[in-house]
Amino acid sequence: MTSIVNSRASFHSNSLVSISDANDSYKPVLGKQNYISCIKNGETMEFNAKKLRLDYCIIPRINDINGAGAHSSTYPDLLHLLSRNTQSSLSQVRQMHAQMLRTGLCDLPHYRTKLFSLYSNHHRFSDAKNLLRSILKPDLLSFTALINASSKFNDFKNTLILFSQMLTNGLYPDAHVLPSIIKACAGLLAVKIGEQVHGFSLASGLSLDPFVESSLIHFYVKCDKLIGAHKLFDKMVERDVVSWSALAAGYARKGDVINAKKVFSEVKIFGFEPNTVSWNGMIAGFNQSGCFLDAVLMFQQMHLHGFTSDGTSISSVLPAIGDLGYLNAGTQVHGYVIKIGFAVDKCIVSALIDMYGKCGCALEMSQVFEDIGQADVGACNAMIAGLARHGLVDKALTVFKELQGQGMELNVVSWTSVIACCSQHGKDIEALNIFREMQAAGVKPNSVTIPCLLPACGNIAALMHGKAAHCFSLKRGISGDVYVGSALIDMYANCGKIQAARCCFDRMPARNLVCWNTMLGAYAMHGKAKEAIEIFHCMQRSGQKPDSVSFTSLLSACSQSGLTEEGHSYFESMSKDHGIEARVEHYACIVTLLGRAGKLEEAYSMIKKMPFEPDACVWGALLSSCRLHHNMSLGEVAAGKLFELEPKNPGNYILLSNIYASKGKWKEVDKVRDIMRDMGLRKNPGCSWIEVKNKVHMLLAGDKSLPQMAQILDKLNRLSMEMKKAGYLPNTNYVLQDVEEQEKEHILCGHSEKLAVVFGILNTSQGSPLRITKNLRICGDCHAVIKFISRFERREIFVRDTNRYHHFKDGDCSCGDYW
DNA sequence: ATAGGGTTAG
Repeated sequence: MTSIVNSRASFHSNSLVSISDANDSYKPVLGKQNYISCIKNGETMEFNAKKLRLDYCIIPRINDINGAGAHSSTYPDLLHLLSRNTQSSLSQVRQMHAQMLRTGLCDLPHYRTKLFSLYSNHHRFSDAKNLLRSILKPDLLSFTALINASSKFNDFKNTLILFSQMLTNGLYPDAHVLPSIIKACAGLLAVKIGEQVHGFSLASGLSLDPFVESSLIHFYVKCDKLIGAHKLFDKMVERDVVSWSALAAGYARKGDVINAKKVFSEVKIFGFEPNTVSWNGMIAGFNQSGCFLDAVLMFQQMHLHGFTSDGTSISSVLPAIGDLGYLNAGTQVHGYVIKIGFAVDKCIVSALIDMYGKCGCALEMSQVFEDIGQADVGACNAMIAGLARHGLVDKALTVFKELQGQGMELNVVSWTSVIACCSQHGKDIEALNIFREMQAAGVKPNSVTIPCLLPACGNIAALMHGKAAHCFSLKRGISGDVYVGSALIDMYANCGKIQAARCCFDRMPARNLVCWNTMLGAYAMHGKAKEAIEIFHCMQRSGQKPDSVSFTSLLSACSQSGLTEEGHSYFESMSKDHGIEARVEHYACIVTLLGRAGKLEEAYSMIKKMPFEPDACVWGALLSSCRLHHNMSLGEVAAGKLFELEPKNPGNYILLSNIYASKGKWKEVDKVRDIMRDMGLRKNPGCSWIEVKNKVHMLLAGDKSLPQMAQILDKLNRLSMEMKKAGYLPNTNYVLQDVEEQEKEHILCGHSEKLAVVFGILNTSQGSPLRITKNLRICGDCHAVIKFISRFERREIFVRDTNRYHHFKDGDCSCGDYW
């Protein structure tokens, strides 16, 4: 951020004043030239507004314009008239400028300042800047006019550049220009510059100005430093409606509804009346912090108090309405928007599209989008997100392509939306490709882009891509963000790099519940119960209360590792000590926990004792356990329930058939297969991904189109001969098709996870680990084969299936043969 | 002259 005040002139970094505890300990003193000092705890700190030369280019003076020649004394009046009349055209301003140059009025700061304001009001910053360059010794008034104007038009970068030029000219800000500079720092979240400016205001005594104080409060609120804002507020001698409103909005932004409302109502006690801007600040703050209902209620109350909502209130309340799904309210606001003619406001249109999208109204959403005709980036972005929400991925991509095609300004939200759209709808490789395109287009990913992209890397275990995204976040300084951090933990865990996941976790400067839960989930996925339990206790020691998600991960980790006793006691303590009522997913974990330990009857009675209807996950947990322990009678009960709950899930039929096969009940196996055939169910095609040399390869079961297929099968045959020598028998129970044994063996050979392992062995250097992801649960035969391969080929092999991670090493698997 | 309020991505 410091680069915004460019290196040519800036507050000297050595004199950076830390403000965090400065409010009462700084006292300004007179400093030597160009230095302003302040005293902190008896120590003098110097503040250096460093001077650097600015090369001036002086524009030629216009000597005459078409013989226009009013007497010079009439210009001040004319100028006054022009600046009062907002309708004055740009050409009138230019003529005035020319005449002023001719008559020398341009040299008088007071008149010149008017000219700056006139140009700025016409958004002609380049003209204003040329005017600035033409002045030999620009004065504070000229800079003030320009800085205030660029700040007013939210051109904050320009504001700070001008500020730096002002310092270069040896000019110090006064109370009239500081608020605009501070506003720019707030808008750009330029924390360090803002704090230095605060230091300057303290040192110079300008911090006592109510305008400066209010803008500083807003600055700290915007930069998420509410405590600093409050300290300032407390020290204020005279508070007004602006300072109260800024603080109230600050609490609203933090989601502190109680304090926000308290401060907001205190305004009245102290004799002030909240105005439209005060109300808008509350609505926007509540919307930003996710207090959607409070935002909507504020909007309603605003009207009850006799205020009329303007464009700002509407574009702040619409997203809140959308999140609540209040279609009725949304439609009313839409009607109001049309009635008062706000349907041309770009922000409002985007907000309307967003609202309809969130309320599930794809048609209305598209209607608003089409009605604009010339859609801007915001509207397109809202549309992409809305289409993605409705699963209309292709349409979303079309809108994005149109946006690109029209040469509209290619922004980070659009790219992020479309990346999110892909990674959320199983188009992981597309997400990675679009991310690459985005970089090629010169758009820099931010702290939202990375968490949208990382799941795509994790889904297909594209470790190199994930690492590249990690590097990006380090370079962009966003790796400390809780969303980025959690997404990194998840990505590394999904790619099998549990230590790297832990490393990211340990390095986080701050953690919220999601970070802890992600780490817990990562250990659970890897079946590392000991570590999960450690994190669980660590979390509580750090003051973070676990929620029901934390317990799901903890219980799942215990069940994966066979920690039956521990899991059971955590389950009991959940409601007893933590006041969290067990949900269906917790029961599923307990059923798995008991089932794995062979306590199938106990698991079944647990299901019967559940305070609500067991769902497919619970019965699925029982059925899996029955398969593990070859329990046919309970397996049939569980399968029967599952066939009712999800008749079209082929996985359940396959599990039951596995149980029959293990007992040699071939007739029953046939029966299950016939049911599947009659229902038109087919086993989902198996699919595995492996990253080799930075490219992700997808392998389908029985894929004959693979160029290396002959080699792969050859290698697989040779491995299988070695395995048979070592006593391995292919487990054809896993083949459901009604074919000869020989053919069954052949089908097993075609399983995608085996293909991926062998593909990896053929294409990577000896001894390097292999990371594979599968779209189904790993097949039992493949599990046995990969265990063997890990020993025979001396490779660590990581296979993530839909259930968990399998880490094969030296002939064993981390799951202990339970999955 | 100057301060407080807006959409779209997780």
